[in-house]
Amino acid sequence: MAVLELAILGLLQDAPMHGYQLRKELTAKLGAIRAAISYGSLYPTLRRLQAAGWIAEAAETPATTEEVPALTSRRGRVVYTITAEGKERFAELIAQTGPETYGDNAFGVHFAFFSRTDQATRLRILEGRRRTIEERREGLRDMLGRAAERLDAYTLELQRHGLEACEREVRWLEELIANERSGRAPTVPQEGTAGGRREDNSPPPPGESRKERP
Amino acid sequence: MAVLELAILGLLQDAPMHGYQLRKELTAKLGAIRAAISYGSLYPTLRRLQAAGWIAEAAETPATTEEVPALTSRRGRVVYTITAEGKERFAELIAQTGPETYGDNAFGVHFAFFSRTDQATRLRILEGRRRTIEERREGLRDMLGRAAERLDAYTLELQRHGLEACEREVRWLEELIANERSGRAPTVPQEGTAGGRREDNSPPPPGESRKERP
DNA sequence: ACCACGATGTATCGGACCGATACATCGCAC
DNA sequence: GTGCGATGTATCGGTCCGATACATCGTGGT
Repeated sequence: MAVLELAILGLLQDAPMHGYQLRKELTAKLGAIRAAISYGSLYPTLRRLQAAGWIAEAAETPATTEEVPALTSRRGRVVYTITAEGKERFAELIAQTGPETYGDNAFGVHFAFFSRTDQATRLRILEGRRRTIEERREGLRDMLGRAAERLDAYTLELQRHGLEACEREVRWLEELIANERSGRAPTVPQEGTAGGRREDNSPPPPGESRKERP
Repeated sequence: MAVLELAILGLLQDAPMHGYQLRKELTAKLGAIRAAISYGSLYPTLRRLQAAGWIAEAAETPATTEEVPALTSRRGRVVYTITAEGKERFAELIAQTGPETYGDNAFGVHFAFFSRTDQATRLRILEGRRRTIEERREGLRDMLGRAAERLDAYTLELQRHGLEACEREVRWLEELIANERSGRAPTVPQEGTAGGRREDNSPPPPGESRKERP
């Protein structure tokens, strides 16, 4: 739950940001699970987080000594910073391992921030997710077996494709779990298509503080 | 948009149903794209469709001549039937081919009801969907190329997995488009895993009226 | 000199859908 | 006889999306 909340808190730990930039980072981080984050989600969430005290507003344009008569009030960019309570909140959310972290979206965000957790948590989430997908897979298998004659060819094809996606994801999760148990990084040695270059197998440095001043 | 609306209208064209059963059929039909339809979505939607005049309520327990004094009112199952306007509405929705039909959910439902459309519409939707996924794929490729050093290993792995899923779906769509153009059914001759048995390659009978009285 | 256009930037509104929850009935197994 | 799982209807709060609106800035074309 609360995909955005977790993601925003996570990103603001690296650097303060304003909404527009946050959206771009969000889209970069979650591009695999969510096409693009809508402002209709982002801004209300920001306000919610601010009201809860997890983040704080820090208006830009560093205190103009010049008195501008506020023609249309010259809307400055609003930069958000994470608070100490926000960091606690993030730690609390990222450490969750219940069924609420196994859904498609929730799993995606948690996975994207796996470098901020410990190995035990990662393992629990990966195994829970696998369980969830295995159940979905069984459901589809049953459907394709028992109720096949009641469904038309297109529906059947859709199920078949969904089933294949499940099988693939289970295999993926299995590899990740094996890697995790052996203490290695998430990288699979060779995969065929999709992104060849990468040989640094070092476990992800837990902190890495990069920033990007515009 | 309005995944449930389309799906409900489509299912009620086959047979009248009450909520509970509708949910099961919905889950069977859309199992590949949605785990299970929530009642918190279903019942409000039913009421909305009823208010719009697309469906009509037809209370069960055929007119008890016996006068029961309404102990807790004996809630009977509420059976819904599609109206003539509802059929028109369904025809209108299923014939849409705009960008609003290319999103994950919308595409799923439209595909599940492909046997209710003509080939031209099917082709347009499949090609639009392909376009959409290709764009998503390019976005992920860029991410893995340009911004790779800014992201940690887990995020990268997530993108890689997402990219692979995109590539796979594009290939799937390509096969479907080719099949569609040659006038065949959606079935791909052989696939390896996931549901072997099927050799009837007949194009889907456009009407097939099955029903299932409880 | 002008202006169209795209990127940057903040914001709201209505609607779709979900998860949790509540409650009532029925049949069957223990 | 009693608990338990399937059947069945329903609401509430909350998350998130898509469309829309509006303002600024720099760039390149005419």
